[in-house]
Amino acid sequence: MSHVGYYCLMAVDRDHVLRSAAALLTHKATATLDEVARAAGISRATLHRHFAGREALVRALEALGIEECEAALDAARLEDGPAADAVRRLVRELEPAAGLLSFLYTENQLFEGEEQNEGWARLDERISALFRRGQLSGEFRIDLTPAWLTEALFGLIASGAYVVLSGRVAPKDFHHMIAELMLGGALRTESAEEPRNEES
Amino acid sequence: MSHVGYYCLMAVDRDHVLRSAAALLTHKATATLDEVARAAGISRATLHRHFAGREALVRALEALGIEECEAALDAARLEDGPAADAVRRLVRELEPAAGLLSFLYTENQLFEGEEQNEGWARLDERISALFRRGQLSGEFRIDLTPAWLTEALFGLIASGAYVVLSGRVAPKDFHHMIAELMLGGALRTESAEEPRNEES
DNA sequence: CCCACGTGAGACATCAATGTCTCATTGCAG
DNA sequence: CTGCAATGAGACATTGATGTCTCACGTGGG
Repeated sequence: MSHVGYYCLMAVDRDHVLRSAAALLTHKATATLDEVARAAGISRATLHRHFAGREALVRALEALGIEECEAALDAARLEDGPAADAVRRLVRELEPAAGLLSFLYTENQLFEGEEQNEGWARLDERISALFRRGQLSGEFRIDLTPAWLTEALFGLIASGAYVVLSGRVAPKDFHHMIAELMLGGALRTESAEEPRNEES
Repeated sequence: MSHVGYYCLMAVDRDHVLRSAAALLTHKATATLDEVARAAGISRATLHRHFAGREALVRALEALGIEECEAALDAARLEDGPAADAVRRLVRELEPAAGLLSFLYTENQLFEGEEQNEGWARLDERISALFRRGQLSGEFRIDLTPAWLTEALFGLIASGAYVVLSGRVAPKDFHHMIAELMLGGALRTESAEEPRNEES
């Protein structure tokens, strides 16, 4: 029996469809299921065999986004070294998921319902813990709450993805823009704090 | 003839409807036209007499948002004094429009079409000019482009409106959160730069 | 009083997206 | 070769939002 091949094929196809959908919906959130299917190179019927409907597709994208974020958090080793460096690693690791996050960010369907994926709360908590650690160690200012810093980080990542997508900023500047604005702000400082970077 | 009364009544009603719609759509972007009408205290028929359809309504909201932003920019006197203070004034003036901006920000219908309101470009240009002025005067760092700083400011305002709406941050902290993160970043600095504020 | 006007309520048609079905085709394994 | 499984194409019904219409009501001015 070919069950092994069957499952494997479905899995890889499902993932491919999901990523195509993410790429399309990122810059056209109202795309038709037919357009989503075409973008993935399959028919609407097959798309419907993978995902019961638009709702299910969006939920799957949400799960994928959460999964990628958690992988990024793991890879960034948020507990190691200076908190500021951890933030830089985090932004770097989060970059591949930025487009998907930008889409999910605008899909407020996900948050207005009664039950929302608890994965977001887990992510929020882990990132908030990083900012809290930085505050306790004296690296970060204490007048901005970890909750706000976390939300602002997501907001800046979404903005960064959008501005890169629109072509106004080069993709290679993504990390630097976000991490350095997040950490150092727009003001120029005398302390040799952030001037070192790989810009341009 | 009662034309004066007629026009006046229509104008005030239209504005009231627009603001009710903005408030509702801000936290439920997919609200039905019927819900929008109820929120404004009128019937769907009357709503349709004011705005030809959802498209027209969103366009009107866009125009309102741009109008309020331009008024905020005027009131903030971006050309006066230190650029950092101008940014603080700008955030303060922009706060009343934050919810509406947050809605428009996620309504990517407005930007994917071929023709988009040139008001956004004007606003972008004026705010970019402020950041450019700050860079030329030595106040702002030059490794972050004015275009990115402008986009980031809008992103932070949208994030701030969202986080206030969700109740995780008090409305009174809105200015401080956004302006100080935008200017100073998360890092704690020795230079007596931003510690003075009206926090808590 | 009487009329004009704005309004609310609702009926009705329309339209786009979607859910569901069938059927022919393709490709692959036995 | 033969049959199974997945697919693509398309027909069809459904659903929800929307556009459009009519009609009765009430209110304010002449």
